[in-house]
Amino acid sequence: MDPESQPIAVQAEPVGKGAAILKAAVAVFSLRGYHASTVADVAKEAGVATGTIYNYFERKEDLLIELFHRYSERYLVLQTAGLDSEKPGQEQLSGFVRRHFEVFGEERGVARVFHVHWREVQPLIRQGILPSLRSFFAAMDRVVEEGIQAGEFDPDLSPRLARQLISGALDEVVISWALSENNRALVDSAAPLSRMLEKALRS
Amino acid sequence: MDPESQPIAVQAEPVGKGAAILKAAVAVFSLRGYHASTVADVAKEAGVATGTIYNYFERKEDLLIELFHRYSERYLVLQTAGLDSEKPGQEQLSGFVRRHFEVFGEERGVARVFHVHWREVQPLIRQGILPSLRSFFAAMDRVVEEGIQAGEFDPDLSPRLARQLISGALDEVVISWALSENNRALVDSAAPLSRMLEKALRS
Amino acid sequence: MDPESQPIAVQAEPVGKGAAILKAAVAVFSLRGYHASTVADVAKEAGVATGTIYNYFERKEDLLIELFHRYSERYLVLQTAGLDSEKPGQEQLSGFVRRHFEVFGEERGVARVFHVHWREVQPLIRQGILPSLRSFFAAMDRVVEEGIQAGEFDPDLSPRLARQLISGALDEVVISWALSENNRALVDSAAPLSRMLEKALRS
Amino acid sequence: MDPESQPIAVQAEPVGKGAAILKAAVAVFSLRGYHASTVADVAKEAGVATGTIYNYFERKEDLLIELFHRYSERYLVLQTAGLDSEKPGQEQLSGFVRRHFEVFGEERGVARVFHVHWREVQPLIRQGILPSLRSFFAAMDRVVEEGIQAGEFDPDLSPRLARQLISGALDEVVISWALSENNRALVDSAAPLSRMLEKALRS
DNA sequence: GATGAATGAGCATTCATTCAT
DNA sequence: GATGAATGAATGCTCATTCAT
Repeated sequence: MDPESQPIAVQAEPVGKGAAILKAAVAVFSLRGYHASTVADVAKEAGVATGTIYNYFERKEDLLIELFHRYSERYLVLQTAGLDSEKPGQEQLSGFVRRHFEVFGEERGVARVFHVHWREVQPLIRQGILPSLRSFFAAMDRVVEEGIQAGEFDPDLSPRLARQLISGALDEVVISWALSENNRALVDSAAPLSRMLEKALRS
Repeated sequence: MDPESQPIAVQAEPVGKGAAILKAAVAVFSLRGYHASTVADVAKEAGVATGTIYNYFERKEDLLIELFHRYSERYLVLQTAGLDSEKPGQEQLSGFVRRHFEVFGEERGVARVFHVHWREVQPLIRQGILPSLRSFFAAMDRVVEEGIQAGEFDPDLSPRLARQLISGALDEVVISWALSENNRALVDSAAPLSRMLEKALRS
Repeated sequence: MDPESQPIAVQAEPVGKGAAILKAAVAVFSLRGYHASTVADVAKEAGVATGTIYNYFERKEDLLIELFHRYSERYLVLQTAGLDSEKPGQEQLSGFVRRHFEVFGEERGVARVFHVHWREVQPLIRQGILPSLRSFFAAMDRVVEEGIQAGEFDPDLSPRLARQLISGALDEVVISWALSENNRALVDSAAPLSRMLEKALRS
Repeated sequence: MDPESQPIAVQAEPVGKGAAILKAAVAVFSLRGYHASTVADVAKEAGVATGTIYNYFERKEDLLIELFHRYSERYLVLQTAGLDSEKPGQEQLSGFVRRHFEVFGEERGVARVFHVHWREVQPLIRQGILPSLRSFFAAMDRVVEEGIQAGEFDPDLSPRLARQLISGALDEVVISWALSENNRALVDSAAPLSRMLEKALRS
């Protein structure tokens, strides 16, 4: 997925049965939602027996949690690398938005699962997902803060509110795309959205 | 609830057992989430027998759906009245944001239930909730469109994207507040958020 | 069951669905043993739905525990009343043995369930059953101690060991009878066993 | 195993993986009980893979059955040799009791497993265990019968009941010790218990 | 309308057993 | 023989929904 880190690697797909099960979980959860999906559904989709799931995940909840873990990690690596190579302010912001849409635009299923479930309130799930959420937010905080420090963004902004603006907007655009059937590329929204966000934040 | 929009209305509280049950549903769902709540929980909270719920609602799902219906209707009436009395563009926008935060800031429970569940994907629920969602969006679309027509907002904006920016930002601010324990008043975020949104949209 | 306390009562059988379920549990557990019995088996035997069991008992384990509770209570009342009216020593001892065999001889099923399961080591069950076991032992301790005090039993006896002798012997005789198919009356063993026990204990 | 064939034998421990697995089974079953123990638990304790168990035992039940087999065989050899060298009646009885307590007092784990599980009613287990039980009883029957024939025990005794008295008493004393945590030596109960039993049986 | 006991389908999870390596 | 991942039947328990009172 990350062309730079696996320039030679043949397998773009992470292997291992655990990964295959998570992939199946994405397929199933994205269709029916976590709560309406059964472990048996996931097993069937993964082509394994029900019990096999429990060789890799302790609880049904862990399917969702682990899924957040893995994808958010990949996401973070990508965003961090991008931001590191960009100038604070407008350049980082538009890069961030573009990458966000690229990542989630790649797989509608993943986008659906993430955006539908990250407000999950069941304690076990919420606790498991929180670290992932925080890492998303941290990346956006960085964009805001470095942009302010660089003098590109309004120093009077509430950083929290600015981050909520960005995260809310991205969230809404992605879920709207993810739940629709249209074939528009998600990334096409990157430029116009960036433009609005920049205007909102600039000094 | 809003003394200005119901200057004559005597009953601030909608009465009737149906309304009482919905109120209980808010309390229960906001605490545990819809999926982890049982009909018996709601009944207990409402002080009625389980079976009584089914005299007022056909299915558990209808509790959530009806809840969206009623609250979104009140919301719509309020917003529409407000927008009708305001000048398109910046004035409508900031009025809209303020009212949004006022409404949801009133009851954390309602805010939680709405913002946690409006991405519900179970078909029955989704179908039932969609009209409410659409009416929310319609109100925001109006703000954007009238603002553009009035020449206050950038005519090159994608109205869809502009609406998603607004709705996403409001959404994020509200849920962040609703899920936290802090005692900050939600409406305090209205002015600074409005300012950012105005900058984002203006020509 | 106790003719004196219900001189008029027509129903010797305690009613209520809870009691009926316990009765079914005795039938099922005595046949297959607790571990090989399913809650569905008990429900079927009781003529109710599986879920109904859980309206009366929180867990499968509680079926066994409650069963011990109720029967041991009845047992205790009976033995205590008997001992109160008997002279310490030989008279109490033979009365005790006779009543023990009468009670368990009444229902082979109950005898089987008790004697097969009171060594259960699963913590939840063990904890639940212990009070019943202790009350059985306490009754036997009384026989030994009052017999010693009355000068009928050897004062050099270890009371603990004497009690273990009695309880072990009763236990073995009952379970041997309960697990066999023979139609001998259990109470027929009372007199000869009492004689041996008296000889063992007397000064 | 056979004291006569290894009077000097160094290895008190039977070797071989099968024996090691049984030893592990004792450790596991004595802690959690047979039903709450898994084959995987036993494998782990034995330091082998789960599948390996099945190279030595066909079914989980066979672990318990085989365990009874082996230990009761050793027990029988020991008791038989002892009884052969003792005078019928009081001498055999007290020897028997002493050896019984010595054997089970050696390993609390074995004592626990035996005394907790020999009332197991699941057909497969019961059938497998019965021969062991019968051999225990046969040894006690011998003590009673030879004691009667020798004129030491009351000829009017019911041999069955006398055996049940002995077996029940031993059983109770052992399990009480096995389930407790106290550090008393089991064999200390041998003499006082023998005395009571002798009084119970003598003419 | 109100009640709450009864229902039974549904599901997460366990675990004895198998078998390819 | 040894391994331990894979299997899938089995089961305790939950809970939306019904209905007799």
